[in-house]
Amino acid sequence: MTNQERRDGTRSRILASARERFTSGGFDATSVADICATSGVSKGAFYHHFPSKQAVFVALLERWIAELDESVRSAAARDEPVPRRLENLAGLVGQVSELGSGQIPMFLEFWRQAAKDPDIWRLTVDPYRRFREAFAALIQDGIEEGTLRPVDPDAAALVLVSTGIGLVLQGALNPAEAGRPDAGEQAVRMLLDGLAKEASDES
Amino acid sequence: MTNQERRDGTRSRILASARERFTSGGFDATSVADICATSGVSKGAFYHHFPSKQAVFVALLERWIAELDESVRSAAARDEPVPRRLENLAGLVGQVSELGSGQIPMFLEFWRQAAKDPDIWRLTVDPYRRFREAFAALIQDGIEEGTLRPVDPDAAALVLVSTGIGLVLQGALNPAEAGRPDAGEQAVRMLLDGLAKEASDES
DNA sequence: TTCTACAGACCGACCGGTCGGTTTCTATAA
DNA sequence: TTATAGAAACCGACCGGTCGGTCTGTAGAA
Repeated sequence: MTNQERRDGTRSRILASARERFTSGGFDATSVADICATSGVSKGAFYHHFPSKQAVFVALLERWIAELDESVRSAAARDEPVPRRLENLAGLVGQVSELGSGQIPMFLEFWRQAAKDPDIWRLTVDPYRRFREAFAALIQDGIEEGTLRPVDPDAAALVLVSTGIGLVLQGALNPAEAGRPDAGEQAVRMLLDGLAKEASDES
Repeated sequence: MTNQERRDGTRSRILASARERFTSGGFDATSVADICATSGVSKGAFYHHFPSKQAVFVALLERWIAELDESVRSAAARDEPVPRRLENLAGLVGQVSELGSGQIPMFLEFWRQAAKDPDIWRLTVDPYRRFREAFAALIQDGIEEGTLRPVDPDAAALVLVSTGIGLVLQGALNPAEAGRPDAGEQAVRMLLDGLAKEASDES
């Protein structure tokens, strides 16, 4: 086994164990010794690969953001009318909830750390802003192509993203009741169709 | 000073300090010694009033839930058409974000603890279910009184609550960009009016 | 006097991180 | 092909410090 292979193997075992332990117990409650025991790696090896426990957390966060970015980009870029593209993005909610049901408490952990650590905060907020801007641009497109009403794109993007986040979190905390796989589509459809029976058009 | 007065004063000072510390640092990172120092209470007094650090957390959670319950009940009960009542409830989002901007990280903390502690989980999920059921009932009313389309009330309630949660959390994490005070109203209006320009009525 | 509310020294467990030493790989020259 | 020197990966005992919680006392209310 070459050094490179050893290195990669150890590193990814640390990352995998850390994710598992952070997810089930949280950042603070997980000790470096925990991670080492779970991954079959010595403490020395751990600190050989990462300068601190926090660095592992950051590595996990960056990977997660990269994956999410990729999913969103590929779901939003199709050459279809905007409402269809919004529905595609909505499907992502179910996908994220399902596929990574184990990593969503992690997401909560990210958020909580962001609330108190400026570095993590930047790491979290920057991609999130990109995310919201992408939605706003998409809505702007929809307005220009005539398939959406002339709403404020920023406000609409905020609402859409909020709904997505809320759905994912609810699915994570309470899978039995709130974890409908079609929740995202339902939500977008409600937003597109409106909930009121007829006109309430005056502002 | 009577014993009762002393007792109440000490207890509420502990609670206040604990909330402040949990909010800014999180549950795990806050030590009992922190809380004692901040509140000017000795460790003996702390453990005289609460059997554990977790017990303080639970007391805080229960109080928070009671307050929220009360707010929702009073906002939803007015004798008005359902869409108006939904808008009232939406106003609550801004209110919660503003008034308790300091206690929302606490809410995140509640949620994270709930994800790993079954007792906290029950405490969190039960009132939350009531909450969602209240929304569903409200929507059912709206359908019957003819002001709302015949949507699935449970799904609609899920979407509404999700949006509210998402907005509050975004406002908490990123007040500068996402913390519009009128976000809740915007969202409800979008849901009521629909976003698409015209019919996309086929399912 | 008796009891409640509090005070604060103390305890064992545990934690993140360090460090001196060992093993395993790899490049190079004989 | 083999010998060797150095680098990289890894090991785990150890350290200073912190934490949640206990326990023995004391001052003032009842």
